[in-house]
Amino acid sequence: MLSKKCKYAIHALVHMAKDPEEKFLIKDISEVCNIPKKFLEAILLDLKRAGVLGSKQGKGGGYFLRRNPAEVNLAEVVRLFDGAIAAVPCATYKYYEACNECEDEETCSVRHAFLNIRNATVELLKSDTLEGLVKQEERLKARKKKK
Amino acid sequence: MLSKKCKYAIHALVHMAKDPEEKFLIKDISEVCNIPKKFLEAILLDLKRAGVLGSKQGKGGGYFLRRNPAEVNLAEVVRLFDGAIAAVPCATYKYYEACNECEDEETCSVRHAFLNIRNATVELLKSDTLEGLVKQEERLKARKKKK
DNA sequence: TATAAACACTACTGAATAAGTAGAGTTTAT
DNA sequence: ATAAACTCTACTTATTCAGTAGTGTTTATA
Repeated sequence: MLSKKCKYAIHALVHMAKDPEEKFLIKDISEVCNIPKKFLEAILLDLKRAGVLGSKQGKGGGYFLRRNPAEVNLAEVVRLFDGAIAAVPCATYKYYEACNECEDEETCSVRHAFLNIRNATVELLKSDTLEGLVKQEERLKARKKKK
Repeated sequence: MLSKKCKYAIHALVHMAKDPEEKFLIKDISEVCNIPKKFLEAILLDLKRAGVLGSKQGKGGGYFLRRNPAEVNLAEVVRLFDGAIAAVPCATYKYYEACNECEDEETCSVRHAFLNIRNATVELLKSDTLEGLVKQEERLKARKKKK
């Protein structure tokens, strides 16, 4: 399961990507997305430190997207908040950790199976950009209206 | 990430599936798979309660597979120990829980994205049966030897 | 029928993490 | 000067994970 922090981050980002030039107040995002304000504060700060968001302090300030919504994908956001995407540490790259349950990692079919799942998941997450998610929401809304 | 409990369970099952008619002692599985004995005890008991394993008490007893290794897959084992496979509660069936970050779940592109990932993961996990994993390990070993 | 070998069960523990909250500090426009 | 914003540190509280301890029950067999 994703942490709530990560899920909140994704929703906040998708919200901001609807208006990529706009500056957003923590308070407003918090209300629109139903995310506890104080918690969101920490989340946006993390995203800023990661270079995804920029901010301006003081009156008239706020948060804004620093990068193109077409170039921010969910794999990146998930890794930022929750670390490894793989289900087992022996099937990760950056967070690799050996396990002791198999005698030879190289021929371990369990690891092999979870590597496949990891790769498929990473591909899907990478294909979900903020831009893509905004457009997808528009498509889903249009389709629903039609019915 | 999978819990260690779940990963241990999978390794124990794959080990047992190499000899589907055999009876295994907790102690032996524990040693071969490097799983803490007391912890493994609880795991095998869970698998027994779930109908995957059977057991015989007393001297000469042990655990054995109750079901055909071709019909036990990883989706089932993961669900048994770790619950939902999806990354977000609004993209699960059995463990469904609404979230408050989107105004309409039906048109939420974040949920949509994680539903796709869940479905892909479930398909892959279902295709990994104990029998398949044992055979895969044989293939990987043969391939390594050849090199 | 005693006994050793196995599984079965209950209860506890210690460490880590998640999900926030509190409160003070800093920057900036007006 | 002041109010509006973001920034930062430190706490809290509950839950879960990973495992351990200790006892109980069943069964083959000498």
